[in-house]
Amino acid sequence: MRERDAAKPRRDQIPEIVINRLPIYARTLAYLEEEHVEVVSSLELGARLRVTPAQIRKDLSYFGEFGKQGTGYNVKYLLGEIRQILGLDREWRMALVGVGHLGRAILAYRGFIDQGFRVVAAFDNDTARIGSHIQGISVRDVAELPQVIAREGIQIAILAVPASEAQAQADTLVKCGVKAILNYAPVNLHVPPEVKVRHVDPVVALQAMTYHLKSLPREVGLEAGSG
Amino acid sequence: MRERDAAKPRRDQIPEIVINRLPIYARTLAYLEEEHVEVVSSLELGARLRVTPAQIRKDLSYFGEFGKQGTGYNVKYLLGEIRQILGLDREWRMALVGVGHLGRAILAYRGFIDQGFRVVAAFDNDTARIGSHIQGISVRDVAELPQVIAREGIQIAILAVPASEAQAQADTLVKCGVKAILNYAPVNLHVPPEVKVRHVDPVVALQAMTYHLKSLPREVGLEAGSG
DNA sequence: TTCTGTGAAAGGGTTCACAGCT
DNA sequence: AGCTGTGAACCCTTTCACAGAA
Repeated sequence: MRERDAAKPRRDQIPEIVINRLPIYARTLAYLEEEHVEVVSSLELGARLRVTPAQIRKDLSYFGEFGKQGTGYNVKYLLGEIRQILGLDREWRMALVGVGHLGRAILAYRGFIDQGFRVVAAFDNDTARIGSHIQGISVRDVAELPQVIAREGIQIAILAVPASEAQAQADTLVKCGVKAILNYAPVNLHVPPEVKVRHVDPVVALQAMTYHLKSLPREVGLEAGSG
Repeated sequence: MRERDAAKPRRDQIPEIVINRLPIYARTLAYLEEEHVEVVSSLELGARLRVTPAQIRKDLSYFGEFGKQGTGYNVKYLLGEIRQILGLDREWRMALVGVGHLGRAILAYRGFIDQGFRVVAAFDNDTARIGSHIQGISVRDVAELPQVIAREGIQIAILAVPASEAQAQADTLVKCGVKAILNYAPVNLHVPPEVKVRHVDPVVALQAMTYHLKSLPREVGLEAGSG
């Protein structure tokens, strides 16, 4: 566990908030690449993302020096570097727990596999669902979680079970060695510190927005179609 | 709409980050209510949410004094207050734009209506979909957005269109007077400052987690089933 | 005694501003 | 001239710690 060389204490401990922005940078760089843009400055990238150029430069400086003074960043190169930093230069195999409406929608979702996240096993505790096949994946009993996760070397799980079952299933996943959980259940999971959890909760997002709407005058008409 | 009494400049301008935590508090209080817990201290609530008691007290203090010293917070009362602050004491009517796989899953999702968010109109620009009925809602041409949004007094829209179309549809929504957009498309939307946008992006969440996984030793076995 | 509400202190994150490279 | 990389300043958020109410 070596730390802080004499010269540069870079990569010492990178703020989580910086990590969370990298995927956004990567996504935008990928679009720029599609648009055949070869070089982008922090100013241009910032304008596209609505963040300050300084923030982009500072964020990237945690990981290295990827730009050219007077020029900017080579899109293809920077994208490759960020993808490597995030560990996106490989395919990740995931387990899905919970195959209700939501779980089935997740299995059908193209966005995951397009970005290198493949659901390779699905689990449920409802005997009516166990044994069925969805999107080419067979639904197994959650009792088989330990064996399958170990055999497949799965490190990421998607939780799509009812709120009341989420913590228990998360406990099982942690015990099986899963190190990252994408949680669709509307509850705060308790996991050991080395296990990462992210929530997907559209309702919470809506509820934070209505705070701002409630004080607004109720929009009724479109007073002037100035467009 | 009275503001700032002589004594306390409270409610001056509340940090967005505080607003974003309120829905989590509300959700947890709702669970406590279901469990017939009548009073909760900031310490207990904090333990449940994995946040410090001080943060909870400070957050709530932006809006008023809801607790009793020596006792804590009355669950039912505090929940009611937070719901009122967030504007959750009413039903919100929403428009859905984009009725592909994702849009259909959203229409089928129970979580929205359970929390008072009702999709009352759905739109698409694909003639093959227009006119069809999904979950009892008829799919209309996006060209009808202005009329329907004005007639129904809709302030919130859900965007579930391909990334390439998201900005254009967002522009239309803004022009129609929509003040909040829940964006499922993997792009950064540009909207005027009075319009609120939240992103739902499970892939970005996964990509931030893989950063931490990539440095981990690849979990292979379950060396000791200590459970 | 217990626990809230809150100024003050501490801690982090963002932005500034500029040296230095192209 | 143009733009990066980065200390320093600034600002925002969290935590501390305690007066005061129940």
